[in-house]
Amino acid sequence: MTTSFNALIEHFKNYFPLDEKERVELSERFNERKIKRRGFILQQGDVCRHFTFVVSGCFKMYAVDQASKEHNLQFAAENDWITDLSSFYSEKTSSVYIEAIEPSVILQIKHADLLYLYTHFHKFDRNFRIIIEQKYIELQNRVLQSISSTAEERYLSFLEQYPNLANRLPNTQIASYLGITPEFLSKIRKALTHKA
Amino acid sequence: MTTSFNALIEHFKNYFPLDEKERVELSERFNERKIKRRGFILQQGDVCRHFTFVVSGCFKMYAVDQASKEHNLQFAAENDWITDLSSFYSEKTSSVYIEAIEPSVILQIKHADLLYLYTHFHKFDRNFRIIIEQKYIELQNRVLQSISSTAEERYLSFLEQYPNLANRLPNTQIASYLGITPEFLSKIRKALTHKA
DNA sequence: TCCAAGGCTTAAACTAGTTTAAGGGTATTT
DNA sequence: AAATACCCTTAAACTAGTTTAAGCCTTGGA
Repeated sequence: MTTSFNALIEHFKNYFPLDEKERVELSERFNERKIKRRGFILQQGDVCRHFTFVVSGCFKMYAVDQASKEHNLQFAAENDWITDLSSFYSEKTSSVYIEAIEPSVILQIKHADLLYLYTHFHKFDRNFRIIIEQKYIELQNRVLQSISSTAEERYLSFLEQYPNLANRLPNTQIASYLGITPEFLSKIRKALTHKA
Repeated sequence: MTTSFNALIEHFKNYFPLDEKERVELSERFNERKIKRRGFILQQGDVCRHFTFVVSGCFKMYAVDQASKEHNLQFAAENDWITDLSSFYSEKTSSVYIEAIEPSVILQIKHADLLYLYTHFHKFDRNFRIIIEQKYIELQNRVLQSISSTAEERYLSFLEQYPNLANRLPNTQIASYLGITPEFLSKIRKALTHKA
């Protein structure tokens, strides 16, 4: 049992912790991979074959528009999950990229293996239900912000919610996540230092 | 067994259909209610006690900001689910309202009863996992649009995705959902008729 | 039946956020 | 060690979206 698997097993202690049998089944079905900075675990046009747990490092998921601009949908750092759910379950081609921002270590499970865990162990269905529910709540807060707050308010609440990420990410990536240009983020930051 | 329950049981046929025992347990734990136009099933400051299935009619979920403006987070019409997940599971007070836009019929289950179904029947954990996953995918598409598309593009894709709702809702409600003012939506609509 | 409350539009003045362009700084790569 | 790519900022001109105000038309309640 590697330290990577320990991180995953610890992670499940936040939900319904796994028993011995479940831990064994889990470790037989998740595979460890190391990903370089700028390495992709999913590219637009490919089917998303894996559900990914981030052990260390950091990823971004983004879509590219007609004008070749990247738009960051989400980040995932240590102890977070990342996958294109839509492509993963439908097995249709994905419209997004998932790329490492830092050298990273991940644990991945294939579609068929996850279905095996769901079918044979009630607890995996339950734990993943709860994981997705929490991500749904985060996403809903983000939608609320995007329809009701200014860019400055959104930036401040990003800093508050992800202080850890804010240090590690270049501002261009944060701007893309907030839905504004890097130039405008620069203006906002300047205005904030003058306020403080 | 009322026609309302039939609608719910039919709904589950889209996922893993229920067997006889599960149908009985379900019908013992969901309660039917009729809600008038402008009736609330959740108000800001209350704890969201129910998970709600809409049999007929239509609801909006919205937050109210400091300036007393309403911002629509989502709509739910026939055969859709609506609840403030965050408040429902945490049992903390909610920051949103859920209000009927039309006279409606709903089926509701309490927190403890849903936990009972989750615990005793693997299939409910699974079905609700899938339901939430689908809603997560929808929400993610909405986030992508909000960070990458103009208001006109968002309006057009709302019309495409919810042609049914677009007819039933006043434009003020759609504007609030899109995160723009009714005046600007009016401009967009005018520009579109001139294009067509 | 009347009237109050929404709902839709128009228009003028305004503000938030983008675009284009340029310059300087700091990491990665070679 | 040099070269290149990326990152951050500034500024001027522009465009998308808001605000305020007014007018008209429907709808539902008393």
